[in-house]
Amino acid sequence: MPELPEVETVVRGLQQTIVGETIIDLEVPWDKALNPDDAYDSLVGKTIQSVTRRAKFIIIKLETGALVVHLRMTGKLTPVFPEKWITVILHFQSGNALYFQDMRKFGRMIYTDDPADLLGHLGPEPLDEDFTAAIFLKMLSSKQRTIKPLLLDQTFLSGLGNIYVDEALFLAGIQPQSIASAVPAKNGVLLHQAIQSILSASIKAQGTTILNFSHGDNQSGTYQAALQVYGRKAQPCLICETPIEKIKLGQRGTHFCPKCQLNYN
DNA sequence: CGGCCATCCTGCACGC
DNA sequence: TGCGTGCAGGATGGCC
Repeated sequence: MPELPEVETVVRGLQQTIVGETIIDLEVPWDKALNPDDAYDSLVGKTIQSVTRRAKFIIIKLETGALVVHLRMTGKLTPVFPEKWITVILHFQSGNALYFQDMRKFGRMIYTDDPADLLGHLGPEPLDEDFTAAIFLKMLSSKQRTIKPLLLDQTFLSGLGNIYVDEALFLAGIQPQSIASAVPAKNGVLLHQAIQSILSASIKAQGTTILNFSHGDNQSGTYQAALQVYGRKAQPCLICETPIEKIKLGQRGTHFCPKCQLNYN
């Protein structure tokens, strides 16, 4: 389940493997992942200039335009031929290839002349220097929304997914059902700090790997060992030993400690 | 504005 | 053993 740290890990890998490659052909076994009619002429013959990340989007910049990729739940980009679930293949002049593998087929690739058109709706990057605690407090104070779905809203803050939101709210001592504007400044600052420290630590650990697939999973992260609440339903809280609760919130499985995390509303 | 729902997909865990 | 049911979830779009 790629979130920001997993996508960052993938991007760093691709920077080493596909920059400078020239696309000579395109195969699209699953045409919902990439519209081949739109993309073929835009991609073939072009050389990859750079690979960067914005939130959970991967931007593969070409001489003109870019291929913007979202892995969603189970997408992977790999130069190693995967046995199953291939949705798109980019063939390079060198003889190498890049495979888009996606078991659940939610992942998408879109060619665009200007990536900003596709990424303009995104909220701040949580690890950006400009994303300060003061700005975050102001953002929270203006929202009457439940805090967990708010943190998952990519237009509010970009890059967080279900796992890291649960983890960050635990570290900040805030129950996921809390109303954003009611969270005390002290806990808001803790939340800002928790988001940044969790993401940084997870990038260092090369992300979190919850599910292991038998095929081609050669880039597992190790951050799952550091998870405090996610996936720990009914297990003792690591601070107070109260059983971790799991509820449904905004259609998402949500884990929290009912004692260490307070409900503000 | 905010919340809720369905949708897209497949594999896997669970209960009977 | 095997079958059916439900769950997992990122993002979008529709509805109230």
